[in-house]
Amino acid sequence: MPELAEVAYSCSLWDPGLGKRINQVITNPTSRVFRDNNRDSFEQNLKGVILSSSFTHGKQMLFSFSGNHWIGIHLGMTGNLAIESKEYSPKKHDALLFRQSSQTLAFRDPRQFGRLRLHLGKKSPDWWNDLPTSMLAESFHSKILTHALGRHARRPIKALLLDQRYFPGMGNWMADEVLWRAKINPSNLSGGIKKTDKKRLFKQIKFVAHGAIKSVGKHGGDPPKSWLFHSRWKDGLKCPKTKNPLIREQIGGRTTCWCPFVQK
DNA sequence: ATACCTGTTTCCCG
DNA sequence: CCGGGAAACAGGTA
Repeated sequence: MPELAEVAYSCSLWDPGLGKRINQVITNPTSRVFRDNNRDSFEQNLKGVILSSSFTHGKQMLFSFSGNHWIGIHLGMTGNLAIESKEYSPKKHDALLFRQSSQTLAFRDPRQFGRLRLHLGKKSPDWWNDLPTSMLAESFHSKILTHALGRHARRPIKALLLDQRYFPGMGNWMADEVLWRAKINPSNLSGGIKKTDKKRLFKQIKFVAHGAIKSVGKHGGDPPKSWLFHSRWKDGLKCPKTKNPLIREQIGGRTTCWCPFVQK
């Protein structure tokens, strides 16, 4: 589930917990999401603090707490956040629960590709401060795309779009949506993208990022009906523009859906 | 039973 | 040393 906009939506689900105290911290001893930190340190440091604010940047989430405490959450492939009742009892894939007086904040992740990080300090952690320019920022400039294309000239453009160092938050369905709109074959090598294609590509990166935030990010639903998004999940579906069958194949190590009549 | 999967890191190769 | 690609991580679902 979680790309740019789903991460923003998932993060907002904990909003009811903002400004409220964490009375108890429950961690799952078997969950791999704690691999970067001592699991006990979460319980020791966060018990009794107040959740003060939350942020997202690409696929990264950051939560700040009273007393200079911070946690980072990456949802991996199957992670999500939720609000449960105050009596909620932990289920198998619940990695982290925060008990508050009126509710329980939950982070679960069945496949455990997600990642939790604890940080202590006045300032937010370096890994957060050093994240690349957001695709939603005013300062997200076409130079970033130009630089990436030149530096990875032998990579299929589909694989390049998934590189979080340049396009933080871009995920598999967003990359397919961008390339379909920009009319570019996902297998084309990055170094061979011509000027006019590059212009369309940059425009559509911004369009899809902003469009996803406006629809999915706000309400947790789907993007607009006209998007490729609705036709890319299984074999046998048709291109929303040409009504021709779509191709689904592995490109850059990921399942890629594209229309040979639209994308050259 | 078998294949597949909205992500990232590590390892291996040229 | 670098870039690119495959494998590995793990469990639910079709």
